[in-house]
Amino acid sequence: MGHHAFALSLIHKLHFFIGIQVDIYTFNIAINCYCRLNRVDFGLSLLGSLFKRGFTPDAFTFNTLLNGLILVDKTPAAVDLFKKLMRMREIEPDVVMYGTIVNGLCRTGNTIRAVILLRIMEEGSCKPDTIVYTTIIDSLCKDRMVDDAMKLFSKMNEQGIHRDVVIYTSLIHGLCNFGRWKEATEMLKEMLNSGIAPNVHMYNVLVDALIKEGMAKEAEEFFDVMTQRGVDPDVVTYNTLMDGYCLHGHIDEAMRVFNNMVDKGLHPNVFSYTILINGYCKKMKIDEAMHLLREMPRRGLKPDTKTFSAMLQDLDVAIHNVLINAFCKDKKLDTAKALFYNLSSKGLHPDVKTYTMMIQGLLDEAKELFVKMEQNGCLPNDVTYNIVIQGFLGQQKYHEASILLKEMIGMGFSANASTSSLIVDLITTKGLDPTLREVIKKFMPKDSHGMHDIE
DNA sequence: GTAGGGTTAG
Repeated sequence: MGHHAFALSLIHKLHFFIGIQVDIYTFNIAINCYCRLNRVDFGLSLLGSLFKRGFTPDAFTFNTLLNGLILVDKTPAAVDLFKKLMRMREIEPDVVMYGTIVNGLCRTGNTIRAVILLRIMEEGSCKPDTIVYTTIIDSLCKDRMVDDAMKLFSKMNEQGIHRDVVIYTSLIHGLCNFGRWKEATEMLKEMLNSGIAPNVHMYNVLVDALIKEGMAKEAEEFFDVMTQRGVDPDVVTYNTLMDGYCLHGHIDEAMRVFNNMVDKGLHPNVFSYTILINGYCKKMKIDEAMHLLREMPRRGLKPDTKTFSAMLQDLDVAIHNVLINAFCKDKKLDTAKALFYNLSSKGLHPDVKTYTMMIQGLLDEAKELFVKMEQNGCLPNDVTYNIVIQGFLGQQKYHEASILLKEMIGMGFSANASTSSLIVDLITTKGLDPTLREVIKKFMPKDSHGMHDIE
């Protein structure tokens, strides 16, 4: 017996044998079950059945079906059905129906159309609520239009529409994704001040932002903060932390977090394994990756296509990195460059190691060129010096940078604004690294007040 | 008693 027939026979039995009143609620719940299982097709058959039984579908029925269509990427069909319902005027579209369509449009890359629908709502009698605004604000952030999202957010406030933890999560996530930490922090403060408590979703966004930014210690601290405030870290929290560690090449730390999670009695999911397998593949540790892959079925998990394609991709990039590194060291930069472009022609993404090696290689080439220009009687000017110094600073080659700084100052040139701000950045982020101290001494005027703090 | 929004792999 198919699912559909089973549902119908169940409804039949409920009605005749158990004596439960079968009504439109029963059908709506059954339709929703199908839709959540990505089987809107069965849901639509039930719509036919309920008609035959003399029931009239209501707003719940249609909203559930519209959402079911969107869940299986049939948003155009959902929009058609929505338009048909509007034309028939049997069912007055409510805020949930608008919200569902807005979500469908956003999920299919039509945020602009969703915004148009929002305008229609604002002018009509069915006013948008927090959920409609959240859907659009989240989508704007994901489409890199964070400023528009912020504008919409303040407009909501003017209209007195209440804000909840979900809308703050969307905005803070968007702000963090674009490095707008200050605004994100302000948002968080604003939320806490208005008495809204962060939940596990919000904490996960914050942990993600911190660990990706290299602030592992602070991210870990959130585990304690969460627990103290009665919000238990979940699998996503652990996965987020693991992913962050892998991103920075700290696979051992990621494994430690994984073991902590298991000790806490939480069940790792396919994400957990894919993150770790990726981490090992990026380091070309195939044995460890395979070991984890074989462990999955024992936990009742099935690797999906993403697990495998990520593995292949990581290994491919790792192999390219090994070759690029070798050719850079041999000063075969043309070959290294060819390999670098080969990555993108294969649809692969160079990682931070690839870029660092290429920049390093090009910088070495630049250094040679720098020496060569002087030998050929063409003296570098302030622009040349500044660019090369910035390159060395970026490569954390503070010794070379300080030599050139001294040379440049001796020639009567000075550090330009971007070199200065780079040095200031380094001081604020790195503190007073002993090798960096050397640069600062060259950079700072002898009688500067700041020197007292440094010495 | 039933419907719509936010988090982690690529």
